[in-house]
Amino acid sequence: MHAEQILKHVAKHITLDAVERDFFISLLQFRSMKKKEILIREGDVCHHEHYVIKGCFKSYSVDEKGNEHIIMFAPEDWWMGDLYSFLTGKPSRFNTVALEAAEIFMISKPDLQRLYETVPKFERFFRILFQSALVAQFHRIDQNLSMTAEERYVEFQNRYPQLEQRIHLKQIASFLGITPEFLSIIRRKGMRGKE
Amino acid sequence: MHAEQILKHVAKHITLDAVERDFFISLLQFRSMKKKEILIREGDVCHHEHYVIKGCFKSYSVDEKGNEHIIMFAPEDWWMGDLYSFLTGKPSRFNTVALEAAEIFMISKPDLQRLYETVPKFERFFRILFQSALVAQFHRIDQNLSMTAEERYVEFQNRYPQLEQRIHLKQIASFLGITPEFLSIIRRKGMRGKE
DNA sequence: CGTCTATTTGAATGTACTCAAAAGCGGTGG
DNA sequence: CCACCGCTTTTGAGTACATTCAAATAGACG
Repeated sequence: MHAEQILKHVAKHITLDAVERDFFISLLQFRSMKKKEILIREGDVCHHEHYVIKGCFKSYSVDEKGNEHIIMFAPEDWWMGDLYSFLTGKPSRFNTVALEAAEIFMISKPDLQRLYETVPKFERFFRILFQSALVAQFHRIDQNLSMTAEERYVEFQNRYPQLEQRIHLKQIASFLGITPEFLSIIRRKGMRGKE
Repeated sequence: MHAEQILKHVAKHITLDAVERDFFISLLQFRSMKKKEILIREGDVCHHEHYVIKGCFKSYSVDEKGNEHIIMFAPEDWWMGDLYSFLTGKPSRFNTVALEAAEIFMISKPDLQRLYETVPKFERFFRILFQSALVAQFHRIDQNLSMTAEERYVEFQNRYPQLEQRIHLKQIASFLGITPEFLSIIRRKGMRGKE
C-alpha cells in the first residue's frame, strides 16, 4: 500500500501511536485515476476529502462563456475536495480533474467525523493544514491585487518550479487569470536576453 | 466585560463548561482602539490573534507605487491577525488598521498554545473557523478570476450589504482590485434607471 | 468657516482580451 | 516507424476594459 507516504505527511504535524495509525489507515479508500478523469463534477455533492499520492489535479470553475478558471492545482501530498460542498452538502461549484494518471486516498465525511472523535489529534492536524492553506490563499489574493500578469507569472515559476514542466501553459494562464495568448506574449518578452 | 459576545461566538461551534469558559476568558486581553489606529504594522512580527468585538478593520499591503491593496475587512465577530507572521515569526506583510473606533480581544501565541493543550476543543473551533475562511477565500479568488469589476462590485454589495455604508468607496475599490475612479464609473452606470 | 480627504469627471493611455489563423507538438493507429 | 489528427502554443490586428493624471466638486471634521 501507499500508506507510508500519507503517514509521513501526517507525522509532520502530529504523532500517532500504532492503534491510531491503523485506525486512520482503515478509513482511507484508495483510488487510481486516469488522465482527464473527473473526480468531482460541478453540481454534484462532494462527499469526500482527497489526498493526492501521485499525479496532479486541477479544480476549476467554468463561466458562461465556457472559459475555465483554475482555483487550485493539487500535486502530490495535497488535500483537495470542494470544501464548500463537503461542509454544506450543497452542489459543488468547481470541477476537479486529473491532469495526469493519478493515485489518491479518499476519506468520507462520516469517517472523517469518526476520526475527529476517536483521534482528536486530527482536529489539530487539519487545523494546521487549513491554517497554512489560508495563508497561501491570502498571499495569492494579494498577488492578484498588486501584481501585473507578468509579475504573477514569474512568481508562479519561482513558487512551483517543478509544476511548469508538468502542466500545459493554457492551464497556467487560467490559474493566473489571463488568456493563453497573453501568456504567450509575456513569455516572448521574458525570453529576451536569455539563452 | 464583553465576554458574552465572544462566548456566544465560540458556542456556535463548540460547547464549553464553566471552567473551560473561565480559563478561555482569562487568556483574553481587551483593547480599545481609535479610528485610524494601527494594530499590526507591516514589517513587525504579529504575536497575537485578534477578535473584533466592535468596529471594523482593514488589512492591506502597499505596493512600490504606494497603492493600498485590501486583503480583507474585519468587522464584528471576525478574527484577524497576520497569520503568516503569527505562525512563522517572520515580519508581517500586511498592515492592519481600525477604520472606526473599535474594541478587540487579543490572545497571545503562547496563551493560544496553552488553550489548545488545556481545552483541545479549541483545536476543533479554529479548525472550523479556518475551514470556513478558506471556503470564502476560494470563492473570492474564483470571482477575481471569472468576473468583471462591475460584477464583483455587485457581488460585494450583496455579500456585505451593511459594510458599504460604513466604509469609504476608496477602500471598496482597493478590496475589489480597481481604482476609485473606475469604481465611480461603474456606479454611475449602475445608477441608470434607479431612483 | 476652512482645510483635508473622498468622490466624480474627462481625456489620453496602457494592459489584457477577442478572433482568426498559422505553427508546433504529442499521441495514436495503420 | 511514420503519418496524420487533434490540441497546444504562437502571432497579429483590432478592440475593450481599466488606469493614469489632472482638475472640479462634494463631504467630513475640527
